[in-house]
Amino acid sequence: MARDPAARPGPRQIDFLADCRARLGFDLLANTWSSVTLWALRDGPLRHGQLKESLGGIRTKVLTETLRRLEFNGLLRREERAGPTRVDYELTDLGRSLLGPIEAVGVWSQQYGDEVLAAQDRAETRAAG
Amino acid sequence: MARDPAARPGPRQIDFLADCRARLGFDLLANTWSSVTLWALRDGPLRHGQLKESLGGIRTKVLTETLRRLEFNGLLRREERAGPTRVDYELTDLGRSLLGPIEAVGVWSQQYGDEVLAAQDRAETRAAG
DNA sequence: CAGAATCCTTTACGATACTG
DNA sequence: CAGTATCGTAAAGGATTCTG
Repeated sequence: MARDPAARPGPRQIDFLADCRARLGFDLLANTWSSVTLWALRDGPLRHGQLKESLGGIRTKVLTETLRRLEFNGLLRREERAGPTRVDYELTDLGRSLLGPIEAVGVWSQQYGDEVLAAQDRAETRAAG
Repeated sequence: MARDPAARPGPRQIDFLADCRARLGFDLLANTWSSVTLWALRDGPLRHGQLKESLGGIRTKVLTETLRRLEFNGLLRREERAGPTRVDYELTDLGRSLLGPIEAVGVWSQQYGDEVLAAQDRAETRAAG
């Protein structure tokens, strides 16, 4: 989504529904690995292999796709350093500016994650019982 | 993702990579309509038709799926009110607690959305030219 | 090491038609 | 009004193999 050039111009506060621009960030993060990948790079550049290790179960192909997409959107930079087969990925300023919102979701998850799981259990019990 | 019962127990600060629980929120929001749907309900209950109108191009089926998923995860509540074929959807406390992080992403989008679009243009120009 | 290539499965999303 | 049913497409993700 997030396409509507003729969106209403006057946002009083934040109106996601009148200003599709406000949905752009969600589109950027609306897949399994984007947020975590950005987060993994918060302390500095990492290489493909290091990222793969940090991110757990991610597959080579999926990691490459994720990195390409994040690069396309200006959130990180791919840099071939000296030495053979040595490639670093690092956040751009734009990517770094997203760490705050990402952290907000992460903090929420840690605070309320148990409640979500409990709700899921309740829903499943209700459906099964 | 976000499944790993044997995750390391000692999170110093916020370590998404050592604590998969912290990724739960991203999983909840990792689709096109979840965030916007929750946001649309911030001012109070809405009915199916009202939501559909608010959310723009969403299809009946997709809206129903989105609502079911959000309900399953305890973020909103489906309530059949008095009167025939009258159903309200309203945020739970848990769902309401997610409005903050959602807003953080929305604010970021409004601040930096243009930069993302510019980066996309640059990437496309570089690829085409 | 950093990936590209290939194949497969699942899921999301969209479009249309129909119903209690 | 609030869906359900069905069909189709596309994208995401996973698994495996191969390469400069």
